[in-house]
Amino acid sequence: MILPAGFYERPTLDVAHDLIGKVLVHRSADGVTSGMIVEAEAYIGEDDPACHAAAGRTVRNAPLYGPPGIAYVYLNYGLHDMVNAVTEADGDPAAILIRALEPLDGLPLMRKRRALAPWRKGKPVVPDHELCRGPGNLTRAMGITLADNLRPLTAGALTIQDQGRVTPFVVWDSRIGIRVGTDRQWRASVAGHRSVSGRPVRG
DNA sequence: CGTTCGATGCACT
DNA sequence: GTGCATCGAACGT
Repeated sequence: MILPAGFYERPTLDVAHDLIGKVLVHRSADGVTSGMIVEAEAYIGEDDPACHAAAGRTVRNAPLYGPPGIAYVYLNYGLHDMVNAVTEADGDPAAILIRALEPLDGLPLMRKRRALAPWRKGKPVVPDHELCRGPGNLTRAMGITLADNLRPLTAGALTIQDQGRVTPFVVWDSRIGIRVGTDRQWRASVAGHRSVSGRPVRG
């Protein structure tokens, strides 16, 4: 079942929690790829210094202010497309960055796309559990680009689905890779999952 | 184990 | 001109 717009029109932290275990599906001319979301980060409102809406509305961050259930895709560091799910009510800037997936369908296509990534210098082989590990890697593997910006996640080529999986146990910690707003524990992930980015929490 | 750095493009000031 | 919600290799300790 494809998650309806109402799923996203809720408090962003609730949505982030509930996205863990759901499945991101992309249908392209090259084939279908999908993966279970195992890591996601919330960016909430103009008061969140790490949210793109922190400095107010601009051309780039306009999708954040759009209706819940659409995709916000932007280019970072000149080579990485980042995909977010827009949340909260229309006009309320908030979104969830999808940071990692456990690959499910279309692994050969993912391998092919990853091998073409400009930041993979010589190394042709990517282990399966690393295909969608990290926000830049997963968009590359899934074939998600700026062309998907503003697309609805509730129908069409790019959707998020409930495929009946039991929601994994979710842990919260600090968001990764940002210079401000690291005090907020708004990164949800499946503890110990091999496809989660960053350094594993050592025990 | 840790830190540094190049690749690469565009919105923003 | 500056600074990224990154990736992965190349170093240093």
